[in-house]
Amino acid sequence: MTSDGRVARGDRTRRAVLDTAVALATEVGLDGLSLGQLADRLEVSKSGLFAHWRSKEALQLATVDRAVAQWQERIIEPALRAPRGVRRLQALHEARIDFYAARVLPGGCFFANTEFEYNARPGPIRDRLAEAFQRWTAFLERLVQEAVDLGELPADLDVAQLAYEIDAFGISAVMRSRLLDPDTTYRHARLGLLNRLRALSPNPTLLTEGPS
Amino acid sequence: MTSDGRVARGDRTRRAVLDTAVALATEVGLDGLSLGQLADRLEVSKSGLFAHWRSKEALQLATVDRAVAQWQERIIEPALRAPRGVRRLQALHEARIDFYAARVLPGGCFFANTEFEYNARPGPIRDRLAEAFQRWTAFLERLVQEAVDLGELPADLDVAQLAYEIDAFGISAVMRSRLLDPDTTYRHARLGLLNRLRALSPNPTLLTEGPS
DNA sequence: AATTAATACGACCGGTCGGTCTTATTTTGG
DNA sequence: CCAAAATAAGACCGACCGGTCGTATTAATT
Repeated sequence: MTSDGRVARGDRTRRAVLDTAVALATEVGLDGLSLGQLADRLEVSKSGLFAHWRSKEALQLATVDRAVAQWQERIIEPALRAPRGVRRLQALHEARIDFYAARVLPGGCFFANTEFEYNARPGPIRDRLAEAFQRWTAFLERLVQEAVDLGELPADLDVAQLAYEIDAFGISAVMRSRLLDPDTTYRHARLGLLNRLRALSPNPTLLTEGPS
Repeated sequence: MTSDGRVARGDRTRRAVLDTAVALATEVGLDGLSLGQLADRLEVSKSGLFAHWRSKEALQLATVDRAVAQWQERIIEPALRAPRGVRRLQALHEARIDFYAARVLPGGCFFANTEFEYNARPGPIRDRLAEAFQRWTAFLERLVQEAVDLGELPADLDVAQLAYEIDAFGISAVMRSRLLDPDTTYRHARLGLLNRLRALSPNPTLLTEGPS
């Protein structure tokens, strides 16, 4: 790294390593991730990885952080370009399903896979995952609250409840898409939110049928 | 095994092994399941396991089957004691959440964990999981259809859509319960279905608030 | 009671894992 | 142009993995 503000060459390679690690961990698990295989795929030596991260766990934690950044870039930021309210909520849900449907990560969803992998393993990795999930939940609830504040959803709405249901539809989408017909699965995930918002919204014309 | 119909002693030990395997695999993953650790926990030798199953994969497949049987005994059969219709649907959902809340398996849900673990790994294990999940989905849809046939749900209801949402609430429950407050999570999972059924049912008095 | 059949055991095999260390190569600064 | 410092490489370590095999113990049969 350079001492001034420029992005050092090492930071680029560092991010390339972590992108590969995210993709690989999504397929074989964050625990099943082998440093030897990761090094092979990157065409570097295994000891080179230890020069950047002092242990496998350190690299795993950095991998979680990189996955958070990818989620931000690929799903949250596009959704924030939609106008506030139910349309932004719908845009977020659609962006997430599109992300799954596009098979950006061949292994499905890094967070879904990893959270189920570590839900019975206390430790730094699960703590980091829990932290990320809490932020995601808070973000979802904030978007629902905005729609309420705009009068697009009822004032007495149970905000956390709707946020729970939205996330549930997303989680189920990525799981079922591997076991049942993907198109049917994604349609259920989309319709789940659409029907719910239409039932709640005093102005259903805001909501579009197709992907945003 | 005996040649006649009696249950041999070996079948009992076989089931005991598989029960332990289900519990262990739910914690560390069906792939991460170590035959050495399993043998240690059972206080038998590792080679003894290979006398009953010719390979690790054979034992993993038997473990999936045993988990299916546990799900049948613990969740489906109790729910079938409730009267047909929306009350049976609700009973099934409650039994599932109770099963999670009781921490019967310390690792959470065998199927949720394992399906996310194998969703990017084609092979016999994923095939077996997919088969089990298809039967589960068909069963859920059958129960919804029964409620429609009884007139307790609208005749034009999208049966598969409601089944999708019910399962989504269950999946999310077991995942979030490890990362956020469990009681809040279970309440969201219960209310998700309850609100949905109340909005759909022409006879909401059938539905009870508390656990069945 | 003696022989046979079945069973359970633990040492052992090749391979892969995370991690270390010594060596060779490249880059940098004067 | 050379010395010094940083970097990458690959051999190597102990631990654990799935799986095998010869042996000792138990159970069943006559």
